Amino acid sequence: MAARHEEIAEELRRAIDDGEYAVGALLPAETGLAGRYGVSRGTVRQAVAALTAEGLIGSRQGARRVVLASRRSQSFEELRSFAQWARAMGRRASGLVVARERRRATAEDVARLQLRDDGEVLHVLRVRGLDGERVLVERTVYADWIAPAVERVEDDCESVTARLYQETGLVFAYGKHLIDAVSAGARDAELLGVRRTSPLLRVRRVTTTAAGRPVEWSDDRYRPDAVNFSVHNSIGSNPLARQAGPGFGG
Amino acid sequence: MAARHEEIAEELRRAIDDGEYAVGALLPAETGLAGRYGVSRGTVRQAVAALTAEGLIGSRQGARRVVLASRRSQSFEELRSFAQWARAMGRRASGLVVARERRRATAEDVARLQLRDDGEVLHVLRVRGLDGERVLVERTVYADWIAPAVERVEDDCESVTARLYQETGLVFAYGKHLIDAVSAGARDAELLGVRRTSPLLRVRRVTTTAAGRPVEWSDDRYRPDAVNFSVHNSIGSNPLARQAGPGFGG
DNA sequence: GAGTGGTCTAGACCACATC
DNA sequence: ATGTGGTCTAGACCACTCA
Repeated sequence: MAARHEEIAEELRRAIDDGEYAVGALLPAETGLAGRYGVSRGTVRQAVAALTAEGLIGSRQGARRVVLASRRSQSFEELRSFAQWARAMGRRASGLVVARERRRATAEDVARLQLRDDGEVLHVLRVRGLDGERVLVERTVYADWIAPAVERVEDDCESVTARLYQETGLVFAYGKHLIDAVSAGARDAELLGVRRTSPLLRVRRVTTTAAGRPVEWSDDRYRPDAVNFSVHNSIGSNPLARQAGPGFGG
Repeated sequence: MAARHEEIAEELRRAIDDGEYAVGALLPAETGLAGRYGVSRGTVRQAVAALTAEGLIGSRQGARRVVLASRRSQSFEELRSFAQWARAMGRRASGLVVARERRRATAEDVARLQLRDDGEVLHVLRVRGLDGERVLVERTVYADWIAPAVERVEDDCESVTARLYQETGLVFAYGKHLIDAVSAGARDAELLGVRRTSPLLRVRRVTTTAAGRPVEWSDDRYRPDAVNFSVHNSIGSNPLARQAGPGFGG
């Protein structure tokens, strides 16, 4: 059972999506919402804080809250899992392992995955598609302790996330994403069916468990005509940070 | 005077940056922090909620909060203003207007800037540099009501944001950012000093006032070797959304 | 000046993690 | 069993917006 404040947040998102509160319109006052849902003002504030963080609504002291956007941001699971994202959009995800091998962990691997020693890591190169069209090349490095479970996953598995959860109960909880652009290399071009040197949107990411333990890091290259990313910002919440120079070290 | 919960959040960020709480370490319990700072538990929760939203710490019911990262995300002003961002990094920003002209608003402009009629908008093409190196081409369209103030800004103004604030009191409050990659066109290549067709990181954004009124929209193209973007995500907060296909309409 | 959001308190109960 | 974070309440005061 979801918490009451989550139910209220979900209810408000739905109302905004349905145009019940149009973009630019004012939301009811906190006390009004508290009365309508039969909860205290604090609970209503928890709900609207979530929508504010998502960039859906804005607030200023003394004035009613304003609806800023109607597009609802995706759940973390949908961002983390390519397959779940595709399903949520009503499209079919595919995936194919092109290469998979164990290698000695480099100093970089040890740092990013917070490994104790310089043992082995598992490298996996995957191509992923949307409705049969290839859109993403994924180069992932898994920590040693999860590698055996990853090796048991079939090569054409649609959702590695779902598989790992079934197998090990592992839940991905946090992620850091670093975004830039690169030229398609020979391998990228071949795997994605684009010309060499055509621009690709690159996302380098680290995913960790709820306890903060790194599970994997990955270099993902998207066809920019097929996929892009969006972020909402406000004075109160600013998830997007600009960085100068090569910056995957932090 | 900042609110007490903001002071506490700032204090905790500093402590994390200074390594007082290392990455992977546990934060003190809420009741402990409440006692130390002489506030109620609710106030402490407001403070740690901010750090959680920034991706600095993670939490799980029943367990102490974990420090996930030490890099603090930038303020909204630093994202919004190229000049303020550069200054915060100890680098020098420059800017130069290459072209500026009024044009009839297209249907696209009317939609994005929520204009009433199809009057005029102001197009500005700027090149921006870091320490003298050109890193960004900005193509901005300003709403008619702000255009006069923008036209009064000098061509080599370092911070347009600061200028507009001085002139009009205008504060940028919200932004939506859409990120993908493009090939450098002839104009881009010339202005940035890169080869034609080299990959550029593109950010299309809309900025609005605190009341939700759109001020400008812009197509910014960064040299990916000079600048990139980072985002922190978690199960509880997911600012980054992946989108399929061309998607600047929402 | 009335309404609204921002802040803070003091206390309560629950679910979950850890030992 | 104990400690911890997650949730919720009821009330208070202040700062700000807007008519």
